[in-house]
Amino acid sequence: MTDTARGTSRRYGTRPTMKDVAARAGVGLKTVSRVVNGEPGVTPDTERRVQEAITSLGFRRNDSARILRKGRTASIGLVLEDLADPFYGPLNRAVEEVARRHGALLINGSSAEDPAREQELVLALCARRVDGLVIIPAGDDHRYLEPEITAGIATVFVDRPAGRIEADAVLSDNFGGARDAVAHLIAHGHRRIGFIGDQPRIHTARERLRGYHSAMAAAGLPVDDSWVSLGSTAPDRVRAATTTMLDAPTPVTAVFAGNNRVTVTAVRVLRERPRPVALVGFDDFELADLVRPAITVVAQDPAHMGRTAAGLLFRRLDGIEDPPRSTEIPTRLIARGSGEIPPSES
Amino acid sequence: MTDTARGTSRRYGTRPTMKDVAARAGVGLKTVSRVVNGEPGVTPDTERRVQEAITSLGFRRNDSARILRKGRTASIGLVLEDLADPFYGPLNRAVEEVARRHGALLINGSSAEDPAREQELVLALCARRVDGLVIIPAGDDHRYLEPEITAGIATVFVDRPAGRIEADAVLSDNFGGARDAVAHLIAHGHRRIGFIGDQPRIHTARERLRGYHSAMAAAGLPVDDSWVSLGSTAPDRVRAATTTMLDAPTPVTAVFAGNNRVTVTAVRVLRERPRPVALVGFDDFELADLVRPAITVVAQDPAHMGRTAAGLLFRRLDGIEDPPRSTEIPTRLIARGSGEIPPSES
DNA sequence: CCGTTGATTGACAACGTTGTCTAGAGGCTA
DNA sequence: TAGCCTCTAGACAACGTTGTCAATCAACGG
Repeated sequence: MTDTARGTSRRYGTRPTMKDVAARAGVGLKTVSRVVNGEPGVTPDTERRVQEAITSLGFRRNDSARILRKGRTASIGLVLEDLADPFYGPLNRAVEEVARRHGALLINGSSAEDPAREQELVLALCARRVDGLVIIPAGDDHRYLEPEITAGIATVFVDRPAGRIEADAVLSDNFGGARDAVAHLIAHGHRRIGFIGDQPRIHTARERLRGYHSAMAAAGLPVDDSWVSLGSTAPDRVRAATTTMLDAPTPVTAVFAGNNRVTVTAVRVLRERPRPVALVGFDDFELADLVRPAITVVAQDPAHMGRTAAGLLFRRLDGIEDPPRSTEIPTRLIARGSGEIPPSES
Repeated sequence: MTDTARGTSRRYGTRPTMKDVAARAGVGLKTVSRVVNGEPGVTPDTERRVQEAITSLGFRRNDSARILRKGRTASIGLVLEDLADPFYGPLNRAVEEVARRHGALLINGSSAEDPAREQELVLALCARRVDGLVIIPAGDDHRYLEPEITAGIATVFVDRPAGRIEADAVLSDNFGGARDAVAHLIAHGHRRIGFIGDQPRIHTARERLRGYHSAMAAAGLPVDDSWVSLGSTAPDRVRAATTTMLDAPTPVTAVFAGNNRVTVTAVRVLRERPRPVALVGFDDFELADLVRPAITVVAQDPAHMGRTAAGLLFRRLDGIEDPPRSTEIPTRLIARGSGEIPPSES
């Protein structure tokens, strides 16, 4: 009457096992296993009895035991930087979709751009014996993964390459995209162009910087040190950097923002300036077309990246043994107006 | 020479177990277990030998076996509608953060607003024996969860209540928020106000509709059938609905958009109209302040919801046995301009 | 009527870990 | 020195499932 009053007669917190089902149905353990897994070799009559016992006891197979026995967990891990960043939403979703089609569950977590936390999370996933890992790395040394990969955990890096180990990677064309963005500004008459990017330890930030320099050099334009600022994407930092390069002795007339968070802050800052300043951002974002002027961006395709990475992962899990390779996903310049603002006379 | 050439001498795809470590260190199985788990009762010398064996073999504890033995998985499941929806990003992140503080991993998946898929996902998580579940329900009948809850899986519903079972829930004040939104429009002179909402089978859509009617009734305003449209949030549907109510014989002069996706499409449609139309949207979104006119919204606090839900879940897991309760998170009207547009004469 | 075949079924070990219990070593007191 | 206590260490069972293998039985051909 105390804790068995919940409708069933089982003790609260205790679940029936196959043994209970077997006893209730008057059959052997293995027969229950066969029914639960839809294996052949069971008479319709026996199957019915077992099914009845299953439903009346509320039995649900314990996948922990199954996993232990079978060795495969039918789950993959996804480690990304921030679950709340809208850029990773479609990537996350795409990975989940592919996992689902392969009957696998997705375990994920945020590294918060902290290499130690990334490692902690990855190793926790390895201890769970996920079948594979999709990692957007925060750190730049992944040798700690070597024993895991040797032990058979398939691993694919996305957005940024692995550090100091050989592994599959799916990357955006950061260099080319940045070059296109800056070339677009140059084509509209700009000669003094600023670049505000993420921390230089992040691979994508370095590649985009390289693209910036490449485009400037290709046009024969000099680059003033004060036009380039790499660092945190916190609004304060970006605001300060933007203001500095707009108020410099040789002020920029256009800004290339190195990722979506930078772009958003840059839009706010530019909005407050007396004269219009051209802007191109890396990463597309919702409503970029509704802001006035509409924001010209270099769009990545995060869903495509996620699909590609997960696809590669499952090919590995199916036993394909090619050497690790790096896949590059193209970017696309979407001209919406903010990049076409001509330089205002200084 | 064929498959043992990866640096270590173990077979590829096979991992060392505690037994291997014990053999290598010349100690018993249980001693290894003690070292791995930091339990007392091991001399420093023995511990050193075991540690050495662990690192040289690349041993990593198999949590599947541990889970099977201990009964607790140290993981919780999160089922939401769409991992890519920016509204759920901060909620997801907040749940993860709380889980992390409790040493638990997060397994998650999208229901795609499909009740069958929700159930499939939830039951898969139960089979994994997650300790608890945070569910943003797609369906309206959760009796299938009863045996699981009885068996001890803590469950908290977020954003929408559970259907046909008693369970904890964390909800926004959808009714109050909607009422405030519509009252705001009324206060700025509007008498013919349209409501474009989500599918009526979704609880939040119904609550917001109720808020709409309540505000209209409180102001003594009649509501024409053609002013209310519930259905899919697909852009085409929303576009058609908006256009219809703006071109009706008694056209609306203001629109209340029932959620973030509706708002975005509504902004695009209104932008194309010759005369300005007032707009208030449910859900805040990034850049709402940068669009012109800036969008007035009723903001929910998804991170707060996630934190609250996860906190409640872990309290349950700590053994608190109060009866299920429903927590309401307040909403906040953020006036930015689009709601203050006066009605244009018709 | 008997041996053979095929289908159905269950006993048992194993997956890798942790909880329980006992053995043994060593130190202390009487 | 006997007796007792503490501390370290390991043997063993158990968690719930699945793979292997052997047993049983009905049907069938000769």
